[in-house]
Amino acid sequence: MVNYSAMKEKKTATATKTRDAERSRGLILSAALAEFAMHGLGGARIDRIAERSSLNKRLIYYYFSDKDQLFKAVLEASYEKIRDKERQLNLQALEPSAAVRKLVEFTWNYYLENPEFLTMLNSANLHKARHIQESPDILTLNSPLIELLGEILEKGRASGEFRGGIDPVQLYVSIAGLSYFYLSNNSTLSVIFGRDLMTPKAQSERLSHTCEVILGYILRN
Amino acid sequence: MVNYSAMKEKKTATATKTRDAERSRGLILSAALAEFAMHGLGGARIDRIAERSSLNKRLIYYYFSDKDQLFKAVLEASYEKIRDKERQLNLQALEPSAAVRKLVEFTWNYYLENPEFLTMLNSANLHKARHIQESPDILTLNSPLIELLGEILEKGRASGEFRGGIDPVQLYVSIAGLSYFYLSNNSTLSVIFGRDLMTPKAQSERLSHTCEVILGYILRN
Amino acid sequence: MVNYSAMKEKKTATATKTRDAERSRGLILSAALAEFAMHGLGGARIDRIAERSSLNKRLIYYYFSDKDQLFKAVLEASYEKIRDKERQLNLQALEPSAAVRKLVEFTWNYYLENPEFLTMLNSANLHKARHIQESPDILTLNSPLIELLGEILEKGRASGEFRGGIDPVQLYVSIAGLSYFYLSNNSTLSVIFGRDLMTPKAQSERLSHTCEVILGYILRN
Amino acid sequence: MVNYSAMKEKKTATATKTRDAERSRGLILSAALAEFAMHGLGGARIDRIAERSSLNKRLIYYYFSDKDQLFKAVLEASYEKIRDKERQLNLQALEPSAAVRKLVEFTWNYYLENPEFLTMLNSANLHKARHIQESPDILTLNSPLIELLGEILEKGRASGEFRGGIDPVQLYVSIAGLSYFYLSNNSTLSVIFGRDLMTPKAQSERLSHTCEVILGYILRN
DNA sequence: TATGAATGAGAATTCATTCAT
DNA sequence: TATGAATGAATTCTCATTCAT
Repeated sequence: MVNYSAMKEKKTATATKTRDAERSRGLILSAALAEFAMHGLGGARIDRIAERSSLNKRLIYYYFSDKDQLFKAVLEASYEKIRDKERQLNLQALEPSAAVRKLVEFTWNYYLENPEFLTMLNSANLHKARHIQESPDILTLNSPLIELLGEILEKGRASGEFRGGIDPVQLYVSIAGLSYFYLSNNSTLSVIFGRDLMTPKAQSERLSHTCEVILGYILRN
Repeated sequence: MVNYSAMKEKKTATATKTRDAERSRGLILSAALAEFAMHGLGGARIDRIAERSSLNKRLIYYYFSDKDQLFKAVLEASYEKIRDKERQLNLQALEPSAAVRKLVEFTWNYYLENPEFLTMLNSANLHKARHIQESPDILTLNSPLIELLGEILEKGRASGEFRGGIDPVQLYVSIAGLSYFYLSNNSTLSVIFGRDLMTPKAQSERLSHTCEVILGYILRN
Repeated sequence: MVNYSAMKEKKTATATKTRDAERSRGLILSAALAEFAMHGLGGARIDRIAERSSLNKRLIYYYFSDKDQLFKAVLEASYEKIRDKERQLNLQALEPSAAVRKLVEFTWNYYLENPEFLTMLNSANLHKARHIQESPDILTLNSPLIELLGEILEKGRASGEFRGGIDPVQLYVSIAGLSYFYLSNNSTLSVIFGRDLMTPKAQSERLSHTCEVILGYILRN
Repeated sequence: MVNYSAMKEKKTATATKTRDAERSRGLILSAALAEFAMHGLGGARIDRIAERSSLNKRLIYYYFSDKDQLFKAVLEASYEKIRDKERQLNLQALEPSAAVRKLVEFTWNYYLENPEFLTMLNSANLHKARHIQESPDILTLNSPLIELLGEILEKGRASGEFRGGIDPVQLYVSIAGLSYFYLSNNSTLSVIFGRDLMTPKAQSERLSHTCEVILGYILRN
C-alpha cells in the first residue's frame, strides 16, 4: 500500500487543479468507504460510489481495477487508520493498568466515532477474510499491538498488579468484542430491548461496564 | 409466526408429497438461510435459493413476495430458534452462578454451531434493523430472557454470591459480545494474528477465558 | 353468445349458493371489463381480474380458456349491451329529425355513462379488430342500426326536411366521433386546454354543439 | 425539449459514426414510437424496441430511465411533430373559410399518414393523461393553435361569412373527432359495416363528408 | 364447480465493466 | 487524467397458464 501522506508532499502548490491523481484516489476511497459501510460489498454500487465522489465511474476502474480491489483498498485504508491511531496512544509510556484502561476507552470511542469500520469488518468477515489474506499490508499492521499488549501484561504481572497467564490475543479480542457487539448490533438490540442504547447516558454506562469487566478480570485481587 | 413443526404433526405420514405448502415454505426458508448467511442480503441470489431448495423460483415470490420479505422471514425463524433453545435451558432451576455459566456456555456453543445466525445478525444490522422493526414476532421474543437474567442476578446478590448493581442488559450484551466477536470475526482474526482460532484447543481456551471474564465480573470476591 | 338474462330465469330459487356457474361467469365478465377498461388488453392482469371478482384465478380459465377469449367475451357483452339500448330507443317511431337528435343524445349519454365502452373499443382497434372478426355475434349486431338510420334519412329526405345524398354510415361515424373524441380524450384535452371538460356545464355545451353540428348538416335550409 | 434536428446540423458529415448520443436517442425514440403504436404501453416490449433500433437494450435505460419515461418522451416528440406541421400551415395568411378547410384537410391527412399518432393518443388517454400532465413541454404546445383558430373564427364572423358564438375548442375537437374516430376505429368499423373504409374512394368520401359537416356548421347561410 | 400449489417463459431493470475519444 | 457512450450477463420480479385435489 502506498503512503499517501508522503506522496502528497511531493506535489506542487496547484492543489485545486482538476487532474489530481491523489485527490481523485482519495475521493474515490472515501466515497467507497461510505458506500461499502452502508450497503456491504454485495449491496454497494459502483455507480453510487462514482456519484458520491462526483467523479466518473470509469476512473474508479482506472485506479482500482475492479470492485473487489477497491474493497480491499478501502479495507487497507481502514486498518491503517485505526492502527495509526493506536500507535499514537503511546501505551508503552503508561502504567500497565492505565494503559489497559486507555486501550479499552480508545477502542470504544474509535468504534463509536467510526461506525463504518465495524461494517467494513463485518463485510470482510462475510467474505472469509479473502481480501485481508491478499493484502500483505494489513498483515504486518497488527502484530505490534499484540506484542505491546503482551509486554504491558507482563509488566503488570511482574509488579504484582495483574494476575498471570493472560493471553494478549484473548484479551484484545475481549476488549474489542465488548464494544463491538454493543455498537455493531446497537440498532437490533435497541429495538429488541425497547431501549435506546445510544443516548449519552447509555453510552457512558456501557463504557464503564466494559472497563469494569476488563479490569476486573486483569487485576489481581 | 406459525409453529411449523407443530403443524407438520397433524399431517399424514406421506412426508414427500409434492403439493405441501408448509414443506415448500420450509425448504425455501432453510435454503434462504444458507444463502443469506453465505452472501449477505445484497449478495444473496434468488436463483440460488431456488436451486438450493430444488423448488421453482416463482414459488419463492408466491410465498414470500420479495427478497426483503424473505430475509425478514428467515431472520424471524432464526430468532425464534435461538430463543426456543434458550428457553429449554431452564436456567431458573439452577443455582445463580451455575445458571450464568450455563448461559455463557450455551451462547458460545450456539454461535459455534450456528454460524449462520451470526451472519444473519450482521446483515440485519447492516440494514439498520429495518427488518426487525417490521417484525412484531421478534420483538416479543427477547424480553423473557432479560427478565430471567435479572431474577438470577438478584437471587445471586441476595445470597451474597454476586455483587450488586449489575444491569442484565449489559451483562447479556457482554456475554454475547465475547463469543460473537471471536467467532464472527474469526477468519479475519486468524489471518491477522497468524494463528488458527478454530482448533479445538483454541476453542476451549476461548470458552474458558469467556467464563472467567464473566464470572470474575459477577462474583463478589 | 349466450343470453344470460334468459338463462337466469331457469335457475332455482337458491340464488346465493356458492356453486353458481352463471353468477361466476357474470362476476368474471364484469371484473374483466373493469380491468380491461382500466389497463387495456396488454396491461390487464388475470390476477387482478380474479381478485376483483373474488373468484379463483383457475375459474377464469375454466370458463374462458384464455385471456384473449375473455377479452372477446367482454367485448361481445359490451356491444350487445349498447346495441340493446339502441334498439330500445325505438327510433322508427319518431319523426326523422327527432330520431336523429335522439340518437345523438343517446350516443353522448351512453359514452358518458359507460366510459369502459370507449376504452374497450380502443383496445379492440389496437388489436386490429382481431377479436371482432372472430366473433360472429358482434357482426350481426350492427347492421340493423345502419339500416334503420338509412330509413330515417330517406324518410326525412322524402318529406323535404333533410338534404339528400347522406350516407348513413358516414353519419353514424360522425355522430359517434363527435362524442367519442371529446370523451375518450377528455383527460388529455383537459390538460392541454387547461380547462376541465367534464364539468356539468362543459358537458351540456358539448352536447348542444354536437347536436347543432349534426342537425345543421342534415337539415335542408 | 431539445430540438434534435437542429443539433444534428452542427455535426460533421460522418453520419454513421457509432458513438453519437443524439443519433442513438433518436433511433430509440422512433423504434419506441413504432412499438408503442403497435402494442400500446402495456403490450410494448423493451426488448423489441432494442431490436428495432438495433441498439443495446441497456442504452434505452441509459437515456430514458424506464418504460414510462420512454413513453412520455415518445409522446412529447409526437406532439411536437404535429404542432410543428400545424404551424407550417400558415393559416393566418388565408381567408377564414379556406383556413378552416385547410385545417380540416390537414388533420385528416396527418392522421391518415401518421396512424401511430392516433394510437399514441389512445394510449395516453388510457393512462389518464398521466404522462402529459408530467410533461411541461406538451402543455405549452397547444394553446397557440386554439388562439389562432379563435382569431380565424372572429375574422370570419366580422366579415359576415361565419356565424357567431363558435367556441374554438369545441370546433377543434370536432374537426379532430370526425377524422379520428373514422381512422382510429377503422378496422373495427370496416368489419362491422362489412365494407372497407380505407379504399381511396372511401377515404376521399370521408374527407368530403367531414369538410361539409364542419363548413356547413361554420358558414352563415 | 372450485381452489391452492406450482411452473416456464418472459419482462423490466440492474450491474460491473469496457470502448472510444 | 478524464469522461460520456455502450454492452453482455445477470437479477429481480411478473405473467399467463397448468396441476392436483
